[in-house]
Amino acid sequence: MSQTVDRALSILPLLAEGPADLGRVADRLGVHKSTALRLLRTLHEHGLVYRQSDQRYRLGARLIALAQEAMENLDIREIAHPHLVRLNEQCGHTVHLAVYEESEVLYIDKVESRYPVRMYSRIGKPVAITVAAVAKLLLADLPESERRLLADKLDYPMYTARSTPNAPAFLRELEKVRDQGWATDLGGHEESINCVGAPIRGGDGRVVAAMSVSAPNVVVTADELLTLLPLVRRTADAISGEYSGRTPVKEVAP
Amino acid sequence: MSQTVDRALSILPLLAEGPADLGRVADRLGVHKSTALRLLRTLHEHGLVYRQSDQRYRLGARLIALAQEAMENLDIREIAHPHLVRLNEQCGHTVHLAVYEESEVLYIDKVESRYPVRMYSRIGKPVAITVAAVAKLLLADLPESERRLLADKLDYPMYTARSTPNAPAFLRELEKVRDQGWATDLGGHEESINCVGAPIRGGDGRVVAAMSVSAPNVVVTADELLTLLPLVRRTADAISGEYSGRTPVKEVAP
DNA sequence: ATGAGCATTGCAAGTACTGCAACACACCAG
DNA sequence: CTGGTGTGTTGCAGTACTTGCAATGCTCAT
Repeated sequence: MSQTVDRALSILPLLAEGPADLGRVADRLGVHKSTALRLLRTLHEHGLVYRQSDQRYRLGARLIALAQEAMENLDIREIAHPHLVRLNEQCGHTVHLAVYEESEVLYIDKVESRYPVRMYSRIGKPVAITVAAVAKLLLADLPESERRLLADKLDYPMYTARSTPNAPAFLRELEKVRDQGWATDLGGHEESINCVGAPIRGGDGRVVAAMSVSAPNVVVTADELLTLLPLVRRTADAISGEYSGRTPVKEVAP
Repeated sequence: MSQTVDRALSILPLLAEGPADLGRVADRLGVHKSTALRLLRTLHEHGLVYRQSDQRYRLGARLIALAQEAMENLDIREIAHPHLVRLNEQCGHTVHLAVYEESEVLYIDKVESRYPVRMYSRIGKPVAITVAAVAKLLLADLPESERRLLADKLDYPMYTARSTPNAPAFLRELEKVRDQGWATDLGGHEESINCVGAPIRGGDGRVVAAMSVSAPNVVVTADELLTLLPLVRRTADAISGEYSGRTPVKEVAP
């Protein structure tokens, strides 16, 4: 809607691919170098881009700080976290929390017992939307029209032989998930990884988030993982209850 | 430099404080509501802000994804990480990695043994710049003039009785840190927490990052923590070596 | 029902953005 | 040391774009 801002913001995903110099940015934007320079300067003043020693631009630290605050404003994360930890303690597997926003599904929390360290590497990453259990749960709750529209728009990469192949199959799967109230991903993203997930609902019954437990084949078979389903659903329901109980609006002191 | 973009970007930190409606955004920006609306729309199209069900705006998920990619482009993090993990395994305490950028110090990695879960809650957060050991290390290496300028500009909140009280004291401390090649924070941020840190240097000797080990008083006394100093310095030096060894520039395939 | 409060849209005025071209600077080669 | 190519940077005039106003919708609470 606003040309100048639009151009400026287009720089960010461009720089996310890696550092770039002025000429490259101008080319990719399709504008004159001087224009790109002034946009970059403005972004720089706000700390969203950083100029490294070789004069090339890359994404800046303020962006990371902003994203941090953005996550902290998602109160579902705060409420869910202790439950995720408890679930992890009980079953020992990786636990995910994800939300849907603007045609994307994003992990916003993760508890992992075996590799306690690499966790940040996934938080914030978009989910494999056509196969992940949490994605199915979130999309299954969308209004009919929006769901069809999105399903048509998506790509269906065949990560494995068991990946969802196309839109009709995906829509069928979503129907199933919606009816049964839980979802799985059995080797649809990585051959040896299975997941089982359940939805978290707000006071009005709408799905506001989804959680899942993941484990590799070598640790537990898919069948064994499925025995955790009641536990997962209980956890999800507990989070739902707490979320709808407390009023989610935060008052700001005057 | 560009008024429109400047205004648009000013919305982001504003929304970081919490969701806001159109009127509030317009007021804070000092522009007409219709102007604010169009700026918000543009931000929305890029996924940087999200419109929640009550029509208020908050920071969007794309921001989190962008920050994720930004972090992955910081190659010092990648190189340092295994070293941080090893150090954590040896001493059992929390290990931090931080960088300096544009008058801010930011944690970009953290390994914590006791609470393996809460780690992301700090990564990306600006550091208490006047007291943290990593901050001292990073600022101590700034050019004289920049250091003085920054020291004057900073606030000196008294988190505890042992916090750095003012600019002169801070500058003296930085001198000391620079000379000795390591730094501590003994209860300067939280009464019962001590830290000891060491700098990570690039090939040209400049400090590119800093790391520290933190532990509460109740687990080890400050003196005991200081016995870890050689280990911390060895780890930092190992990272420095690996960082300067490999050429830090990444060539893009043509 | 009725009004208050909010978001939204069309439009005219004018400001601020754009692209050009000239300049400055660094780096490399001869 | 010097000329040349590749950068990034700045001043300027034209105009495309943004802006604020005022009027219109819309939703919710009374």
